[in-house]
Amino acid sequence: MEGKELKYIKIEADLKEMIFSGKIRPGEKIPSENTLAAEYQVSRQTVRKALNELIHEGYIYPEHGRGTFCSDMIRHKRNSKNIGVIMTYMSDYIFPHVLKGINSVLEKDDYSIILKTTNNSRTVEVRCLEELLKKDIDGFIIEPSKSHIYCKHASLYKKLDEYKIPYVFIQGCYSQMRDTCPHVLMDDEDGGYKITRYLIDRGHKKIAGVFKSDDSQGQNRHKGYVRALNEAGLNYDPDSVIWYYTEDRKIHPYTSVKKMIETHKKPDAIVCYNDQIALYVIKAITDCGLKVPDDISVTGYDDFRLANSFGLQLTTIRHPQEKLGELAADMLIDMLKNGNGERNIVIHPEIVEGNSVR
Amino acid sequence: MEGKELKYIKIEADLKEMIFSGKIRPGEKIPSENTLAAEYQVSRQTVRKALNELIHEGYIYPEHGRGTFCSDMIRHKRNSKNIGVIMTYMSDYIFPHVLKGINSVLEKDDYSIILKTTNNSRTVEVRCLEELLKKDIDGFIIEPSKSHIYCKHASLYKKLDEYKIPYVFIQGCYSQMRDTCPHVLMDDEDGGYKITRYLIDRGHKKIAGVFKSDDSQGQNRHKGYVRALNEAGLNYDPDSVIWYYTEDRKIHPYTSVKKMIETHKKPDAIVCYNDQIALYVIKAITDCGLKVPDDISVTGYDDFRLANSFGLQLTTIRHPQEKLGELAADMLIDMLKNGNGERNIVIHPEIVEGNSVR
DNA sequence: ATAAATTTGTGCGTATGTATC
DNA sequence: GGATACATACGCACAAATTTA
Repeated sequence: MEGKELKYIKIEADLKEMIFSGKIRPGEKIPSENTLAAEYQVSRQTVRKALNELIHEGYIYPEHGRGTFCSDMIRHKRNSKNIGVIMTYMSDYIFPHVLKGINSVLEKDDYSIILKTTNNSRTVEVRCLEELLKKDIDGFIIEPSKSHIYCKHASLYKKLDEYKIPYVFIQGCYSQMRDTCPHVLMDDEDGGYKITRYLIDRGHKKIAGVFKSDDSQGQNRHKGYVRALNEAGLNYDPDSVIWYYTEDRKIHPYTSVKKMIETHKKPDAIVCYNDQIALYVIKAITDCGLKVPDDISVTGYDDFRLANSFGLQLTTIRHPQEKLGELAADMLIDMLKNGNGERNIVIHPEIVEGNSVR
Repeated sequence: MEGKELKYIKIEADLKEMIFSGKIRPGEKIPSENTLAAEYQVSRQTVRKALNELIHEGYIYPEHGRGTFCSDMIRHKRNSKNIGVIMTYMSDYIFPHVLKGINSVLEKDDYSIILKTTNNSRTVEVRCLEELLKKDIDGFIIEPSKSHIYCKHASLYKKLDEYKIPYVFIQGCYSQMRDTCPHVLMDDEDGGYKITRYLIDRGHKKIAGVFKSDDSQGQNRHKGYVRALNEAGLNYDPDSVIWYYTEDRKIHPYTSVKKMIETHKKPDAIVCYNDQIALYVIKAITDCGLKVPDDISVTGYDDFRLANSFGLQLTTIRHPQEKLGELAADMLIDMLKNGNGERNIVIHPEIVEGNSVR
């Protein structure tokens, strides 16, 4: 029976219909309580009952003294207070610090992190996304895996766009999405350039490099390294660059540097992909009976400060670490509150001077 | 002013408290709207407003004509494939490795981690638990905060028992629950004993100690240290033990060790709470112009291997780290599959010999 | 089996407070 | 200051479901 329809249910359904059909658009003000009460010939309490349901379901939100507004995200599950965080690693190096930064911002707004790691594997990234899409999640922070390769699973990100679930890339970004997707990252090419330039300015001529080959950061830092050499008129010798993979990192750089030194191709300086690798390189140099920086200068990247306690302080590039995580989380929360939109932060690298350069 | 407190908020909070404290148990009927209205001297509408919030949050559910009842969450929240992990820290020291171990096991069964950290604060632990109890979570792995103090929020854990949500303690365990709650931890007293004994066996007489005062691990390692000294007939001098708190850890141990050395109370050896603190201690010794182990032996705990690259290798106690996380996750998955039951793992500490002991 | 009592659900009207414009 | 809009709170009436006498 039509006459049996409850009044507040009718109002609720009508408003829902208007929101879905687009008659009321995200951010737009819906009619005031009194207006609706007059329109429907009901009491204001009845209108409030209807609005209350919609508020709890996340379709609209009230602002004291201003009015009631249509939510940005047309989704049921808006107050899950869960944020999906997908990172490459969990326990290594700077990653826990980035995560800590993310968490410190999110927890202030009562968000919880659902954490996934990919071990820098594309396949795992896809699986993580698919798994998390089934869950009740308000937004994502994603550190892309193997970000130097074209992203073949862009359809999953399109799905996020469709659901209006905001996401932020951190550390790296698939090149094809760099223009459209919000991201927080460093200008790695500039970093590679600056640190190489720093060595050149201090009179180093034979500058070797150790770079990671399977992420965009490694590619970009190498690019900057080459640009600095070319600009200074120094010869770029591919043989004095050591490339390594994620899986190699504990052995390959160490043995390659040793070999490089032992075969009388001793460089003046070695630019390292990051501080972690710089430690292996320093160990290789030391094990060859040479000293840093007296015989060979070494630079790092990320300012991880592993070596602080032991006298030798790496000259490196500052990595904001926690701050980077905080920025990404701030950006995501802003998107959750104020809707999607073009946003990105590129952090310009600065050199941190230590005593590992002659 | 008391009068400023909103009435429905007060009612809501009171009911929530009763639910969490266990005064109202799952399935039980809460007082009727009219009863509450009379009790609180408010209108029935006001009571309804309060109940409505709790209904939306899932704590209670109304049944027409019968009453309003406390939810038993087990019915609503199941098979979410989410595991809540509450740890003290996120980015420091061995914690990321433990977390990695947990994740590696859970992800095989398609579980996701919802991560929370407490910074070793009891208040935060309570907040985390309350927040997570609202969510859709199948089980918990918890590293208790300030586990040396009696747990005053045991009611929350009882809540978990009632809902039949399994949980496993890791690293530490509140002493009052040690007999009943599944846990995975080390025998810290034995570890403290063994490492002190190791020093005694190598002829050290004046053995100082640096211990953390605000967790059960510190208390237990200290107990073992005292037992080893007593057993060997060595004098236990409280002045040669430095206690520090979580918040102190970066300054206090360093300055105290320096002071100890400078005031002619130089010990033969220093037993440290963990490897992290051992590094500060070594720095203090070095800064006093002394050498490790020639002048003073130093031992760590946890086998964090921070110092590996630099020649000095700490003599320490092996900490399974990733393995510990894996064991806890395995135990939890077993409980999810086969029901709760008495389970616990105590890991017996082994010494890892380095070159930091003379 | 029925009526009465209890309890939640829906709805109206009014008043006062407080934030925004 | 005044108008508008949401927030809290009270009182009342009746409907619908359930329990109890």
